[in-house]
This record gives sequence, structure tokens and C-alpha cells, in this order.
Amino acid sequence: MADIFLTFPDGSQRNFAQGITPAEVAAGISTSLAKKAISAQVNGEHWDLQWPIESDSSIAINTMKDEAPALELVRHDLAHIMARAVQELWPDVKVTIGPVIQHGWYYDFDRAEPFTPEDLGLIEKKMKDIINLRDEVKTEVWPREKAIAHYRETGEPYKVELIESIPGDEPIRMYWHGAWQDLCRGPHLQHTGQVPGDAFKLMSVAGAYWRGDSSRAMLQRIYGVAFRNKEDLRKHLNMLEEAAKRDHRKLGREMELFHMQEEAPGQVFWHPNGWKVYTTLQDYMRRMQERDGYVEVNTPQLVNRKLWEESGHWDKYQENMFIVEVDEDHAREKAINALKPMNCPCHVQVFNQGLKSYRDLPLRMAEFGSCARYEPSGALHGIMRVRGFTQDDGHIFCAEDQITPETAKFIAFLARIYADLGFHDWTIKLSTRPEQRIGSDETWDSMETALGEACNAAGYEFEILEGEGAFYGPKLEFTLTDAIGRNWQCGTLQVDANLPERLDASFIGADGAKHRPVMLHRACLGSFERFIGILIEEHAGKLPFWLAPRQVVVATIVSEADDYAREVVETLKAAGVRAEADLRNEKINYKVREHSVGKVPVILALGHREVEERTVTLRRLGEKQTRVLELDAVAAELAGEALPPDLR
RNA sequence: GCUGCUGUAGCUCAGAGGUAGAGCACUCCCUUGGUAAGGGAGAGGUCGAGAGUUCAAUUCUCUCCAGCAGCACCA
Repeated sequence: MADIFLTFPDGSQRNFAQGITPAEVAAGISTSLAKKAISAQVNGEHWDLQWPIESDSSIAINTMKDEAPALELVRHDLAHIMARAVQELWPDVKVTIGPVIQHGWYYDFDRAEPFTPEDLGLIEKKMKDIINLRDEVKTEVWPREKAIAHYRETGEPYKVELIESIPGDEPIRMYWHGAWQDLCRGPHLQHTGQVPGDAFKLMSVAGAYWRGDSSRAMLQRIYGVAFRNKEDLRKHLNMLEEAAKRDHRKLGREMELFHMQEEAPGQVFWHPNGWKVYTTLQDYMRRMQERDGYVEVNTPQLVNRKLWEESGHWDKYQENMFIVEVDEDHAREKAINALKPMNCPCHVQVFNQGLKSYRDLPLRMAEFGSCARYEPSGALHGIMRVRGFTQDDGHIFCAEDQITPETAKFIAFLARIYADLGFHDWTIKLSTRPEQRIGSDETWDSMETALGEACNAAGYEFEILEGEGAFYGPKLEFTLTDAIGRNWQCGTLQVDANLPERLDASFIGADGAKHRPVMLHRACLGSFERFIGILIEEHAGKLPFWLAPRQVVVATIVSEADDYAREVVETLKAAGVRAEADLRNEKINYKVREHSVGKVPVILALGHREVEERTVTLRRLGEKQTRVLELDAVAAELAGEALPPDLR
């Protein structure tokens, strides 16, 4: 048999018989490494210890110390161990797929009865038993026909379907965890005992469609999380608790920002506090847009179906539109209107009034447009995913050669706004032509190039999402990362030559002839509702001072301080600070607690001493120590903080 | 929309086939207290909506509505 050369991480090379496995290589180095080994990297590829190596390669043996492969294997083996546990408990259950996901894994099962929380406990216990058995993991490559026959025999129709969809040139690999067997591309651990038995937890069970297709069978998906050790699991569970504490639905209630009720599903009742956040943010956006050369418009909510037919929305999105029929006695026929699901067709109507010259371009038209979309009930989520919302929408009507500079300008605009709002970690994705599309390849080439050049011009890198663009044009998506590592796609910019065509927008060029403008659909926050939800969760309710609905509470310690408290409130209000007095007959402890829970950033406490000295004792949210300050000094300090970032 | 779970006082939740309970919040009284809950008393509910079974339903069954988790969706 021929020899092959293996190159080790330290650069050394040794020759081995062709077909040697990493397990044998590890055993040749030391017995302890052979025991500790979990997998290998062969030419950078994650490689099972049992897989033979057929040609000259680089090799590195992985142990539990190598985080990425270790987590991958632990989670992947747990998926198999869970499937085995389930089939041992309920032999009739059909297995399907069980991939590794962020923080853990899931496995989809077909079973007539639903899994209960008690079942999860049983499964978890059985999994621990299997881990303790330290059953060997084995693998073989099988001929396709044999594998299909095997699964027909054992009554696993989903596996048969999976094999049939594996491309013909790929091997069909079988794995065994003890006697239990599954189809799997691997790699896996050496034996089940390599999985840490105390670092995983089954989290939940939920429905999921077979192969993600809503027209196919609904399976039951069990989710688990897993780590390399108990401590990492504990940290993860703490993080989940932290996320639950930040839940904007809970904080929205506690801070009296908004509520929702079943008579208006997916729509927000903004309370005084929440509406203050909303209008403060909107005022800020309005000033920023004006500064960046936008004109602001406002267009109708309820628009006749004719316009939606012309724009193409009636055909494509009718199911998701709120349709309003007016059937008054005096009407000859029913008028059919729809609440606008977006603002662009209306903006084109504004554009179309009067002849436009090339000198009018680029025309940047903005609207805080209230839209309504009939979202599927299961999609609704607090104020993050709603049926009634307001976009910070804008459309830039421009000539083709203006796409790049206008896009670059928008990116700079958005960067400034995200920074002002405290988001410094965000990325750009460029979605390119999808399979189903209109327009020539040359047009797509130039539109995609224009967006890429704009990112470069603005000084930002971007990732390409192949085929993810809209049918009418490519788009940029701006995704920000929050304080606990979650991603939110907020901003967007889409190139559209289609809608100006459909709605017959035009301008007179320098050549005296009519031309079509291109529209850039763009938004920075997305919707106010969702963005405020993100802000609440980002800050765990502790909004930056300028956005906080109640910035200062002046809390009296003794009732003799009431008059002075009123004066302090008036002084602060005059300085532009949102302040209110708390004169209730309660102890200062009580007031501090209540307003801390309500996330008021500053509490000013007033007792006999402050009244006599005309001072205030200031306490910041989350800080234990207090400062005694002159009233005028406090007013000046807080007035500065109360200014929105663009006015500082 | 699909699967599963849930719906009892403003909030968080307990409860049982014979028309309901706690803590906090609320109102009043006492207390004027120095930085995350001072004490006492009181008031507050068509038990999500409708239908069915039953002598009797908030409790059991069905339908609907809404919410939660996930999936699908997100112009």
C-alpha cells in the first residue's frame, strides 16, 4: 500500500500507510491523546476519527479543548443520543433530521401524541443513561440501495426520502451509537461517554414542518442546548434569564409605555410615557432627514384598489392587506379600498404631480407613513411584529447615475443615526438577483455594482447574499447587534426601476426627452414600533436620558419640602427637562424603589436640608451613591443631557 | 396560517363539578420617615366569548377570540 505524508500543526511531517485513520494517528502519538481525541481537522475539514485519509494532508487532532469542533460534536452526538432515547422510550416514533444550531441542537420527530414537559424529563434521564453506557460510535459507508432498503424495512419513510435527495456522487454514511443507527454525514465522537452528561438541557418542544414546507407534515421538534461543561450551560441559562428580563412586553407594562388588547390585535395603544419616547425619536428623525435634504410628505391611509392594481400589490399581496368595502346607500357600487401596506405608490403619486425636470433630481421624499399589514396571527410579537405600524420611510427618485452617490449618502446618514442611538456594531448585506426576476442582466449588473460601489465609497464592507434580492432589484440590508448579541435587521435600501414604470413616473432630461427615474426605497429604523422595542431590550429599559419618558422624579422626604419640590420641577421643566414631583406620603425608600423599577434615570430627593440650602440630592438609576448639588447646577447639567444628540 | 401550551382582581399566580383565594398595586387611617417595599383597615372578579353535557359549569366537551413558544411568513 502506498504511503502518504501527513503534516502536523507544528509543521512536522511523517509518512503513513494510505487509508490510515486519525484515531490510529492519535494512538501512535500517545495513549492519552488517543483517549482524549474527539475528531480531527484534515486539510481544514472536520474529520471523524474513523474516516480513512487517502492522500497527503495536513492533520490536527481535536480534543475537548478545541471549542468549535467540540461544541459541534457534543451537540451533534446529543441529537443522535436524544433520537435514540426517544425511540427506546417510544419505538413507534419516526425519526427525521437533527442538526446542530446556535447553542445546541434540535431533532424533529413524527409521533401521533404530543410530547409533554414530563416526557422531556424522561428523555433527558434516558439520555444520561445512554451517555453513562459509553457506547461506541461506529460508521460505515453504504450503497444507496442498501440504505434505502434498510429504512424501508425499519419503517423510516423520512430517511428514505432524505437518501433519495442526496446527490448521486455523495456517499451514504451510516452511524451507530451503540445498537441504535442513523443516517448521518458525521463526524461524531468516539463513544457516547465523551458527551458531558451535566452540560445539556432539553428546552422545549414545538411544531415544525417537514423540510420547512408549510404544505407538508407537521413534526414535533425538541430543542436542546449543550456546552462543554456545566459552567457554560449555567452561563447560557443566565443569559436567557437576562433576555427575559429585558423583554419589551414586560418592560413596556412596568414602565407604562404601551399596552395591547385583543380588540386590536397587532396594534399598539401608546400610553403617555411610550408616546413621549416615540415622538422624541420621531422629532429627532425629522430633524435628521431635513438636514439630509429630504422633503416630508403625508399620504392617505385608505386608497382605492385601482392604485394597488396598478402598483402590482393587489396581485401579489392581497392576502396581507386590510381591505375595506364601503357600501353606502347612495353609492352606485361598492368602493373597494385597502389600507396602505406601504407608502411607495402614494409617493409616486406625489412625484407625478406636475412635470419634473432632471434638475429636481435626486428628489428625496420622506414620510412617517402609517401602514397596515394583515400579518399571520402566529407572526405577531409584542410591538416588534405588528399589523399597524409607522415606517421612517423614504423614496429617493433619481437618475441611474445617481444611485451610487445617493446610496453612499444614505449609508452615511444611517451610520450617524445608529451611532447617535447607541448602536456601533452593525453590518451591511447586499442581496443580489433572485431566480424569479424582471429586468435584463445588464440592468442587474449595473444596479448591483452601483450598490457595492456605494458601500465602498461610504467606507463600509458588505457581505453578499446571493439571490436574496427583490424581484425588481437588489437591496442593502443593515443589521445591528444588540447588547446581548442578538441581530436585528432594521435599515434597508432597495433599488427599484419597476414601480416608476408601472406607475408611469417620468422626468424631462437635459436632452429634452422623457426619462424614467429610479426609486430607492429606504428606511433607517424600519418601523418606530419595532425599533422602540429594540431600544427597550437593548437598554433593558434604561433608555438614554434624552429618550427617557420621565427623566427626573423629584421625591420629597418630608412634606415640608413639597413647595420646594414644585419649584424644582418648574426650574427643570424651564430648562427643558422632563420632570415630575412625587409628593406622596411614602418613605424615600419606597419612592426610590418604585421609580427605580420604573427606570427613571434621575431621582432628586428633597428633605429639610435641601430646602434650607436650596440644593438637591441626586441619585442616578443603578448607582448607590448620591451627590448633593446646587439646584441651578443640576438644572444646567441635566438640561445638557436632555438635548437630543443632534442638538448638542 | 400550522403544532403544542395558556387565558381566574390592574400585575404575578393558587384553586375546585355545588356560583372564588394570596401577594403586590389601589382607597382610607396611623406614620414625616434620608436612598430599592413602615403599620393597619377597606374596596375590587359575568373566572376570555359562545354553545353543549348536567339538578348544578368558572371547573367537563365543542367552536370561536386572544396570548406564549417554535415553524412557515415578513413587499
